[in-house]
Amino acid sequence: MNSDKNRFEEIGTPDDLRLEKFLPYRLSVLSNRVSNAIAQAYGQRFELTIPAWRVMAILGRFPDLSAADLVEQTAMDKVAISRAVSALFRNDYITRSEDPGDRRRQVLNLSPLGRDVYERIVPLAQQYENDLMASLSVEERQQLDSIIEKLMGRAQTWAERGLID
Amino acid sequence: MNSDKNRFEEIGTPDDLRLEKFLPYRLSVLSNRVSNAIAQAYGQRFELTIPAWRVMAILGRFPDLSAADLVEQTAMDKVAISRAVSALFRNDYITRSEDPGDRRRQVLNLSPLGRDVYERIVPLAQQYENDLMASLSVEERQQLDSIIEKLMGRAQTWAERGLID
DNA sequence: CGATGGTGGTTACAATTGAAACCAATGTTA
DNA sequence: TAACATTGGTTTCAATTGTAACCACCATCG
Repeated sequence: MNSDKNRFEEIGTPDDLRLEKFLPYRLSVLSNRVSNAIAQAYGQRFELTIPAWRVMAILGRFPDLSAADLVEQTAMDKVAISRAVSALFRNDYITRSEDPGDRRRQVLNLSPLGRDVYERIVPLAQQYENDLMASLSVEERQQLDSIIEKLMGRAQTWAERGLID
Repeated sequence: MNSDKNRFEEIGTPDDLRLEKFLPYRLSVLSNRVSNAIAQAYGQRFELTIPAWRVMAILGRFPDLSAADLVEQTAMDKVAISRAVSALFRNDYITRSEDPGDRRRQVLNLSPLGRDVYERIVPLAQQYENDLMASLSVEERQQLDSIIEKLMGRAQTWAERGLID
């Protein structure tokens, strides 16, 4: 984009921090790029936000869940789920029915319309993922899988046991 | 946490989408966990948001940049930079001086206080990164590096050339 | 010059998000 | 069964973020 690479003069000490090499930063940029592209695809075609789509993705596989179950499955928080569920309900993508055993709880399911949309989104989602994965070799895909698990585990313990120091 | 793994009954067709295996989802969860932990660490100690910290990280290495230069270096947008810069200026972490050659432009630098904070944050940031990286082998770190580059490239083209289809 | 278009940066406003308070129903204890 | 704590879910309010409009300055071209 710009051939004048030395416009910026670097100073700084040996143990300086190179943002462009800093893993948390890179993860954030990558994740945002990917999510934004996909959010746009879903949003354009089906009036769906990412949280709403996640809820549908879970309900498509696991019927009869409550909002609390969704929280457990998605790593999203209560409020986000509640809002996504309301929006989906407004669009007639899901049904809410009362749990006779516990009148606080509502049992959620895809409606026929919702299932229809679900079945059209799944291939779209897979297409995006395939397109991403196509830039990696088979070994790299496995590597990535296991690396993500490890990093996730480490970051998880940060959240649980408080931060370093 | 919960030994009753079969509370949820999976239905679904062969080519169903498993959210927990879906790369965009996993990236997003991972990135959020990492960022949140770090944001909290910075925020607690130095009243710094992530965007503000990014600006400092760049200015620490490259003095005399303008806001536009920061946009170029950080992949953040104009407005985010503008806000981060204002906040940093309010806290006396950076200085703004007028560019005599172009009176729209302001030349930014860390103040002595800012540099002081910068020098205390860099090790903290590195500590987080090291802690993450410690869960990976040396080969895995290289693999991750190159995988991220590839994925980034792919996602980049989505943004540039419009979406798939 | 004077008009026109581009650039650096900020402001305004709407949409999204998060934290905490909240309500209703259930469970628990005495 | 009265009191209290817990759980499912929603609402409220403030903080964060994104988009577009905007102002001031600079550059170009007639």
